[in-house]
Amino acid sequence: MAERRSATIKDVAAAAGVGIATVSRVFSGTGSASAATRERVLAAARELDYRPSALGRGLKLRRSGGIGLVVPDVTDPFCAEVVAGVLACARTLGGHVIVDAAHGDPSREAEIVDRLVEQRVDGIIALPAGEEADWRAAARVCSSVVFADRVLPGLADVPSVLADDAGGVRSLTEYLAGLGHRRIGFLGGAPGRPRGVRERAFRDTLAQLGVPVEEDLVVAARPARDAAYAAAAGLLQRRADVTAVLAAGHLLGEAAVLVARELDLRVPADVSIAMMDDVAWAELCDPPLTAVARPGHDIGYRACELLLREPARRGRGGPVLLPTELVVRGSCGPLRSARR
Amino acid sequence: MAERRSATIKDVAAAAGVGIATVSRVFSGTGSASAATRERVLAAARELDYRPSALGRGLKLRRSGGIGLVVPDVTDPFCAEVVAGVLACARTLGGHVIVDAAHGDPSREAEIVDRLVEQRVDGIIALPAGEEADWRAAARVCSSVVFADRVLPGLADVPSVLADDAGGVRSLTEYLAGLGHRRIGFLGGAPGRPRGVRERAFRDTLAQLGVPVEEDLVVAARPARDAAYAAAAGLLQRRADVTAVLAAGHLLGEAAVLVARELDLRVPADVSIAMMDDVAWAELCDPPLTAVARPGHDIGYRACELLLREPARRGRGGPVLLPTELVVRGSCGPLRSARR
DNA sequence: CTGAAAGCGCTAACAT
DNA sequence: ATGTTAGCGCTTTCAG
Repeated sequence: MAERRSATIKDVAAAAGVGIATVSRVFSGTGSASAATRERVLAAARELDYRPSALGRGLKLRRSGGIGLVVPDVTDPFCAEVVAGVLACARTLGGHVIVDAAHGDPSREAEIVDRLVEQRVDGIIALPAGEEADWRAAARVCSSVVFADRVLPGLADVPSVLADDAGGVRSLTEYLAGLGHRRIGFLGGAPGRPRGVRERAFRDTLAQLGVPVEEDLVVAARPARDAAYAAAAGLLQRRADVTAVLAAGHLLGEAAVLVARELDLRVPADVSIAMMDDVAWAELCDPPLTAVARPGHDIGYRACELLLREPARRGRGGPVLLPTELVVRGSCGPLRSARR
Repeated sequence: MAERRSATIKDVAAAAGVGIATVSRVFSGTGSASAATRERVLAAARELDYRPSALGRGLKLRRSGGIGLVVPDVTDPFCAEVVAGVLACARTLGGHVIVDAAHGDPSREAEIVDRLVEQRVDGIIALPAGEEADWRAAARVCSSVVFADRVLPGLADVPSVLADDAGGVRSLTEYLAGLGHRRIGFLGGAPGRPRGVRERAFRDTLAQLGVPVEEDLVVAARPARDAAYAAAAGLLQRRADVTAVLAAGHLLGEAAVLVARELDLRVPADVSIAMMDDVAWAELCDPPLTAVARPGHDIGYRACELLLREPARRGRGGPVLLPTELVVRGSCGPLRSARR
């Protein structure tokens, strides 16, 4: 059983008694070929177990037919949704997807992009976390870049697909306020990060409702479990009078649930909890958590579509904004009385 | 601002006043080059913003330097862990990863593998779900295949990295039995699927413990939310006398929790629940769920290592078996009395 | 230490 | 409709 290297287009041509161009035509669908020839070619290919080399084709076409996808972390449920969306779209469009995770490290992100460029991907979809300068460079050297879920402040010209986070936070805030809550704690992302839109939406909505914003109730944490927990614990311990907590992400929500339990606070009797990101466990919690669902799958799908299918429409008219949905469950109740 | 196509090795050679072979040597690290020349080349490359084309290199080397990763579903928390592990390892080894999801569809899986072969990946890591024949063909045509987390019965010669599922189920079963439970419901995977090892471990352990196995308590479900729910509901309604449920996967565990709540069963007072897969929500549940942690990240990492780093040791001595860990929380209690 | 030259497998004119 | 040819960007002998 000889370890034969895989057959090339030349082998197939020879076996079928035709020129290599004909084989190429048959396989790329381009051009014409008589039914008879086509059959002979296909038969020869099958016989030889021939697979066209994407490397050869790519070199000639100067593009690989694949795209790069850069996320912070594939194990994050929301990121995973986005990845799934991209895969679904890429599949229908016939391209492959090179995925990598930057874990919030800008230098690592830059390195990933470098590698993707070397691979000659047709485009890059990113949930960016790194330096604007790096991405500016990437956008210049790479054929096309699309941001998903988040953007970089200084790169407004890069097309993007986002969830309407501001709208989501607004509906959550209004919901909580409508229940009578006035001292609402806000667990947000790290300062300076794009998460800023969430915090701004919180403040704005409260202002519109005529509820004064207490700076003490607005806290920020790095997007990591420990930081989220520390932030939630700090808030709930420092201000025993908060009657509701709005967590701006599922990690923060998780932290809030854990801290509330640790502090023996009943939910929602003692404190109401609501969060952004309607992840799977929201329904498994006791009580199930009220949350705002963000269309991760759609974001990924649309971003991929934007990249591969509508290079023309890209960037026209600012970011694509996808709606969120408030899912009311049992974790929020009407204001009763201060905890102490 | 002209839209210039990216610089090639030729451009760099010209700019640096050297031959293309020298540029190649400098960039691939191979061969020798005087410090001075090296500097000139690097400077020219930087000036031209040159990125070596993986396509050119790949064509010459007849391999892309990347690997393919085929999973059932990237949004599954366990799969996501495996993906993360593969990415981590591939990164240290300098290769990229093409990821795709087959969603349990054999034909789709076969198509993905076809595409990966066309991309000339250096190897494929798969959590296989499809036909043995397809994978047999893949293993033949592709340089190398490694199975992760699960195997195909007829393909024992394909190297694999697995969690010690049998051991995990055994410890869970012993734990439950040790608590006094005798009528333990088993929620397992679809019949005929590799999940069979879990069910067998359950039966064996019970037998060893001298506890009779009631067929009626062992049910199987497709790995989907609705099927899992139906199975759990069926079991708990049909047999009001089960005092404990062992869910062989996190979807099944989720279903058990939901059904128990629906049926107003208190956990663990009325029914104890334990499951395989220590996913994030296990700790958020109320009560937190006792579970067996399976090392998804390690499985991915080791599989990748096996593929890229130890082509020699592959397959030697059967599957690599990674240990699991029983994480006891509050969802299981001592046997008290029948529910009715 | 360095350059010239021969392809790797494929596509796209351009002939025929 | 089909064959011939010229590269795509790179690595790698083989000379010098």
